[in-house]
Amino acid sequence: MDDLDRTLLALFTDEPRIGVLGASRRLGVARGTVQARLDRLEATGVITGWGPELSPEALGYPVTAFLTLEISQDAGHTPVADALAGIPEVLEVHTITGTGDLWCRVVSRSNADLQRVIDQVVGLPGIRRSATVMALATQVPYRVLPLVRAGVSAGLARP
Amino acid sequence: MDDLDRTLLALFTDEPRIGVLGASRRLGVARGTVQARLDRLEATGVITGWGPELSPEALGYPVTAFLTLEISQDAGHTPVADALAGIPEVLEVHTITGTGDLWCRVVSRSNADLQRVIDQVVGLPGIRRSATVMALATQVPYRVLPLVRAGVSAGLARP
DNA sequence: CGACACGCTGGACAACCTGCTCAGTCGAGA
DNA sequence: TCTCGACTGAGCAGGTTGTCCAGCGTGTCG
Repeated sequence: MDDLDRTLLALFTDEPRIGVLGASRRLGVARGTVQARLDRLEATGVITGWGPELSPEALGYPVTAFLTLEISQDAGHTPVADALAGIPEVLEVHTITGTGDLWCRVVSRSNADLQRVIDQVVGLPGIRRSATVMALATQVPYRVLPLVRAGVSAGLARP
Repeated sequence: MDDLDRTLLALFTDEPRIGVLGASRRLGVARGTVQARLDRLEATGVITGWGPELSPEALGYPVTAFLTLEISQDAGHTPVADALAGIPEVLEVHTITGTGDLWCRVVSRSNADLQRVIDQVVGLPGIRRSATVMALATQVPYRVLPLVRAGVSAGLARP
């Protein structure tokens, strides 16, 4: 993870269509080098994919909410998480510290529709309580790139 | 957003490297059709990008936490959010309903390092209080595709 | 000091893909 | 019935990818 890697990541984030050859020309390095770097970044897990990024909003799900779930003592995290994974509107689930047990991000077609999604979630076996927080606006959209730039003089990706 | 669109999105999510021609062969449609569909999906905002997906973990930031921030009455949301955007470890910021004013996702190099990040956040002008919840494990990684599949008989992307 | 491993360079090649165009076909709607 | 939009199948030039190779400079290690 040196400067070239960082520049490559920034470049491909800005212009995903640039391609290996284009990047090599832009950065003034050999094509093989770019190819090797990208291969290594994928091999080390820094780049996890090249798939299309989808907008839930454009798909008709403009409402985002965060649910903090409390689960029954006798229910493990995993079966509940598996059940949550079966709900399409559940985009993300983490176990957390603090008052709740699970945190999840859900989306819905409207405020009214959010009720349906929440009902679906709390209706799952093993879920005891849920607290809902709605996201009103996105001030900073999800991003990772600043982290890459921040690592200029910091540690490597290899543990 | 018909069946072909949905299949295309699923296909390119599973195999991003397949390319337009490969997808057309796989699905048994003309290449021009695939190209037109992808163009339309990008134009309507369903596909927001093709950039590389980066793993904070592989970049050396394995710790994820969610901060709920309370800001001073006299401070607007925006200047605070702008300041937050200046911190690389802040990956995402939303305004929310409920007890807090802002919600953000942060990452850090270690549990100890999380303290540094939190200090940096709460040190920003306009931030009064913060509550931290740490993410322990990712039960369901962020995904949007199920939403696409769920929309089989539901509304369109066009408003 | 010398040998070695490693990464980068510049080049080459065939195979492939993309962007673009065009005429023809088909179904839905006016 | 006519028209429009979308899909098909085809073709073309140009660029790109995947994959080699030899050469070279640097840093490490014996």
